Amino acid sequence: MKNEELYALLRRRGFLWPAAEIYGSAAGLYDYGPLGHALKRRIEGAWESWFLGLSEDYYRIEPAEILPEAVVRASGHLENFTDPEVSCAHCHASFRADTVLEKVRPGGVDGLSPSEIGKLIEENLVRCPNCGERALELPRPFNLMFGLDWGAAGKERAYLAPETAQASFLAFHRMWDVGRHALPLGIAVVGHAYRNEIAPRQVLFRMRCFTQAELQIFFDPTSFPLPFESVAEEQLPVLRATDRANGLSAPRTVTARELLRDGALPEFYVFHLVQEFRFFRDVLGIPAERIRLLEKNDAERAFYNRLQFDVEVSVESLGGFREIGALHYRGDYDLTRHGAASGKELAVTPTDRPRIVPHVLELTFGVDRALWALADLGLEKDGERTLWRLPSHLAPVSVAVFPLLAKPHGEAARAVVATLRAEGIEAQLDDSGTIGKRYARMDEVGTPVCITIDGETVDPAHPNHATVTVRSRDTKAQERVAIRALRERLAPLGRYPRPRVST
RNA sequence: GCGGUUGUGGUCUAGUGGUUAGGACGGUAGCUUCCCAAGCUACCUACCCGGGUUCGAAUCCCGGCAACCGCACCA
Repeated sequence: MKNEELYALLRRRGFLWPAAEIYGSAAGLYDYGPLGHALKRRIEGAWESWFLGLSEDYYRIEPAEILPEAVVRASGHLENFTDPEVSCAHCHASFRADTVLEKVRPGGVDGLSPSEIGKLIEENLVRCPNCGERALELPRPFNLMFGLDWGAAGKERAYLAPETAQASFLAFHRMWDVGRHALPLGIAVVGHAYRNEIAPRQVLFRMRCFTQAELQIFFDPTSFPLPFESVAEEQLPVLRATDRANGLSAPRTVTARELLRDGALPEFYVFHLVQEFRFFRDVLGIPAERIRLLEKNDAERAFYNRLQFDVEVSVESLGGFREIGALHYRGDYDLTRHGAASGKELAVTPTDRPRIVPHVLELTFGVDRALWALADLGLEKDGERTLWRLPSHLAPVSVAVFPLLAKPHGEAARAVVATLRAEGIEAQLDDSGTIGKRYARMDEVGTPVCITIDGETVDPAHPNHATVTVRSRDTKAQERVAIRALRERLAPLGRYPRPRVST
């Protein structure tokens, strides 16, 4: 399905829409409607269930989403997010000022104000690298963080968090204090990240406010006990940096065990690569052949990462593999940086172990992007009808209940809905339009099961009394089931898969 | 941020200076003993925003906003 067609469908069914629409919308901001919110919560729940299921010592916290300036200075975001940019008035190309000035000023432009840089460009008669004209405009600061006036005087600054990870690093010392002084310790955050994108694009893929789910695992690199054998034979679709250097673009399928062979990837890293892969395949239900584990090379990797694989999913509406998640080995960069900048001792002494600044393994996941990918991969058009093959544990509506005829069967249908909801099963009534239309509507939003109440259900004399028709989304198969058996039958639909981990 | 294209009910669209702004799908209510978008009736909902030109603008011009494509960017 095309990008726009997919977006139109999601808008029409109330999954999401542009924010501030009555004022002409705001690019890069979206509101989730009832179904979208429900689906997003299911995805977040599935993520939490899976990754917190990896260990009893992984915990979710809910940090503030505003960071004082000192935090982003220490993390490197202040510096790295404010590249001065220059544009050419003649050809309209734009460049980073330090690139343009490289020849005349090899030291770079760190610490110079935009007007000082502009002066340098003028004094040195710098020409546009693209068209060669001397038409470079005044540089302007280019900052991807949203700055905030902080406090009444407004002299101090704070920033909307550009990633959720920082909050976990800030929380580490507290988590250590309240925990049982053992590594590994995991801190999970599902929250918003804010970036002032210059050109938000492709709906949920480049947003100014988006949801990240991240697990930061703090561990001792000399001792990270894991049941590696339990994942050793998993087949992973990987594209190594060395393969790409040799011109390969398709992933190779290799076992986790084979990935260890050249010694570049430690066991703990590959173990979690498997868990990421299984989450995408088994929990999100994305076909293995649409998943690619792409290793970033030295140039592409963020400066703080020692190892980085992106989990990419091939998304038809966006023309190929796109990053949905990633596995970052950040070493001790973050705790060392924050320890030095804050003056707070962030090294710890686990019981019976030497003192250490823990290393960090970061598992990051873009919830909005995943939602889009699920819609893209799951929605199938069959003539006029649309079917969303969504794993049942992610479906915003688990069960729809239809009275075949609104009046004579409505009361019984409402009773079934009430019973299911009391059991915690996400059930919804639909008594409008014809039965076929109702099936079609539910297929479109991925409801895995529909229940129909008919004359036989409500006829005490009929052998089928107190039974209903249960119809499955994917097979269209119908089956007569006793109302009292529905609970046992339907409760598993909403259950999140969990990893099998034995330590 | 730059260039190109575009902007009509919820969706897809007809309309190129004067239209009751039309259709299809959809939604709502009703009829039809109705298990896969059936049929019939009625109803609902639109010219992205702001200026300008003109007797008159959905239509032409300018600006803004938004979307799509390409470039740049994506720590």
